[in-house]
Amino acid sequence: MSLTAKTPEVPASAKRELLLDTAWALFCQNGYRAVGIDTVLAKAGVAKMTLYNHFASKEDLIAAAMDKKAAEILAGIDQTVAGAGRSPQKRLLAVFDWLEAWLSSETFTGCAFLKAVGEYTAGSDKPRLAAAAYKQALQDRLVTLCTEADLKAPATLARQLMLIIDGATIHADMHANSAYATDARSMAKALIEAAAK
Amino acid sequence: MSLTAKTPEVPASAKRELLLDTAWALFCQNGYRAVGIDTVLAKAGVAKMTLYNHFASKEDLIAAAMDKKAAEILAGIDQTVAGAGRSPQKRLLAVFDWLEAWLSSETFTGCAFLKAVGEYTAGSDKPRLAAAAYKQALQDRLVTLCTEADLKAPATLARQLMLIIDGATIHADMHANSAYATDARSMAKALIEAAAK
DNA sequence: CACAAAGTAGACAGGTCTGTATATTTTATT
DNA sequence: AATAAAATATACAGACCTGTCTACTTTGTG
Repeated sequence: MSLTAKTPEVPASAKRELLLDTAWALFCQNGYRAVGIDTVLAKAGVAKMTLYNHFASKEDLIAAAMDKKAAEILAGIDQTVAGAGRSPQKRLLAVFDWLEAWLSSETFTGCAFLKAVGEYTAGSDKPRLAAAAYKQALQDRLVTLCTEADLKAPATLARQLMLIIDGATIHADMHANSAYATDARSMAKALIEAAAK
Repeated sequence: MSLTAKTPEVPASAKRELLLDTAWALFCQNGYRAVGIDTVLAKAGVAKMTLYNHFASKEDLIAAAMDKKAAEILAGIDQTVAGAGRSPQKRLLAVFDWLEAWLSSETFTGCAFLKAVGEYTAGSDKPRLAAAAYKQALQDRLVTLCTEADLKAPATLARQLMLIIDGATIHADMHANSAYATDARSMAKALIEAAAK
């Protein structure tokens, strides 16, 4: 899967990466359909033909930006987990430290993956597929962490933790309040302790 | 608040209600910006001027549809709770029965309130305000139910249950799988039991 | 330097969107 | 039947959108 590929199929290009990052920031803030191609180009300072030389369509740009950020975010999570010491439970809870840091950050404007689910509904739309792939990759990591922590029903628990993470994310966005991360963390802690064998 | 008003400020009109219901269904399925006014009009079989005689703008139509559905949904939840017997814990869990029924229904296409949060980001946009008001009204009901069940920290628990509900809703939509309602219910049960005094 | 690749500028086609204006017809009430 | 209210049909303005085309310029590399 492209999420874990070490060597990207598409060669890196400065302008290409700039477009992906700029597009991500704008879509993240305002949603996908609300932001036009021209807005992205203006902010990036890139010509329109450069965009269409790198991407076949706006949807392709969106999906590519999502894939790139997914890889970056997952790497960040892995790093947070790796820096959380050796206790399996602490490593699992470190995901919620990462969540709290994100929801509290000044630049937080909601989860662009969740927004993609709301805006693209066909099921075969590339942004929706990219969103589902990212969330699945995160869930897979949680399954691994739950298993390593020797918890009961790791697959079920991982799904439940995903519900908590995304619920907190969308509520933090909706009410412009990062305190939901605390609720999420305490809930996760309770569930994890209850699942200890 | 208009959510609880018995007598609406705006007189009911058959065409007006038809527009609200049609708009809701289309927005719910496809998102707000993806559906044009003309699509709503065609499906409802109503002239454009009729719409603009009843609503000042598309955003006003959206917000009005959200307010109407919010009232209907909350009434449905109240009814489900009322039919759940006298045990306070069972009444609280009845909310998750309602959730499961919704997520499993053939017509489920995600939560239009959550979609509004993704598509309207200004904070002052009417659809976003309508979404926050609905979610808050639901949360208030959970606080009441938690209090009646004599649970610890009812306000915190209510927020946590909201995270679970919306997390399950968005995951059921994203992965086209209603099984997340089961995860939500078992999680809620565990939390409620842990919060019993 | 020479040459190929990458990027730029600007116009443009064809479509979509919201919202308005106008004149006519239907519906309801008295 | 008369009158007022509601709804309709249709055209249209003005803006925005994605994607294409063409000709020109910059950049990097052998």
